[in-house]
Amino acid sequence: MQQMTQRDLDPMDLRILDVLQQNGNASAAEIAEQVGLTATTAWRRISRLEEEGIIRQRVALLDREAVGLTVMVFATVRLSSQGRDAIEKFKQAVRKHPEILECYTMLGETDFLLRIVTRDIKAYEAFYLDYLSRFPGVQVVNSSIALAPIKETTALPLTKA
Amino acid sequence: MQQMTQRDLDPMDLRILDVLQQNGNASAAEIAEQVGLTATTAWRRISRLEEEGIIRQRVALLDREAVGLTVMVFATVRLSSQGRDAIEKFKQAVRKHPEILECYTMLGETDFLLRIVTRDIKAYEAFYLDYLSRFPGVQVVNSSIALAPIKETTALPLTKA
DNA sequence: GCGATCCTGAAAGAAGTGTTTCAGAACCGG
DNA sequence: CCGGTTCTGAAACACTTCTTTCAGGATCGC
Repeated sequence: MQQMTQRDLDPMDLRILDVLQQNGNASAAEIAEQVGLTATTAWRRISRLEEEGIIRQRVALLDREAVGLTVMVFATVRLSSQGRDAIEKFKQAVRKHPEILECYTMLGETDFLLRIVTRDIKAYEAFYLDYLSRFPGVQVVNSSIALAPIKETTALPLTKA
Repeated sequence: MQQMTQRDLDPMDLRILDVLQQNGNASAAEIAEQVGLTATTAWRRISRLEEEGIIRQRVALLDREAVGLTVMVFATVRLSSQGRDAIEKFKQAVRKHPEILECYTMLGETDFLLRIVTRDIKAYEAFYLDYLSRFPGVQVVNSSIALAPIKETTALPLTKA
């Protein structure tokens, strides 16, 4: 997370990143072997990618159901047409609540899209009534429950197919 | 990814998982120190959480913009009312395309929600025209572009606030 | 209250880790 | 061509890693 200069990643960098997207714990030596580099060179490239912030973070992904979070909701939010002030307060509220995993400003008929995760439907109801619907500036909320995931990955498409 | 028996995670497990959600590279010793356990015990718990599949995967998260993927779209899809056969083919098509990161069956007015990532808007247009709109059974697609992320995390809420 | 089981944690070890160093190869501008 | 810079990769390093072992403590059923 250092420089914002848009560097061009060569195909080798992309292959390294692709390995790391699948296995965040892969060691330099392991990656070197998979992409066909020497261990030192691979290591140097990896640290560079880290320094530049192209590799943002390494995380463990958990099984949502296994930790008891059975409900996942996508909610669209429309704010009432007020000053920018309300928007900033809305964002702060969003960031404060851990059950909101993601929130994006949207282009189109709705202002925001949120991905929310809770223990069960009762918990979502409570979250909706007590918090979300009362967030600063909120006018309309439209909640849709996500059922079975058909696909669910964090790996970005890096191969220029 | 071994047993599906819903085990009860005690507070200590949750704290371990929380550390790993933030830093997927944390070693057993490091975690032990952070949660207040002995290294051996922490290690044993971590391997158990891995065996049980509660820790699904360790990955590196990349900076989407930095790798040149500037466009992110949420698309809702409605299938034409056909047999289950079309649905299965639709799912296969979804899984085959790396620009689709996520896809969920939805409860409500739309059948599926997809998160799609592409190099630029032209690339999305191409993907939409050449593939998505032609996926088996697709009747209506509604694409909304996501702008600035207000919040973006993979960390599930584990503390029972 | 006792035996058997389970859980704990210190110690030990081999294997692997990231990182630096250094000599040589490759490359480039002029 | 030739001087200087950059890139490469083997070797070495100290350190950390995961993992097993083992003895002692705790726990449980009966």
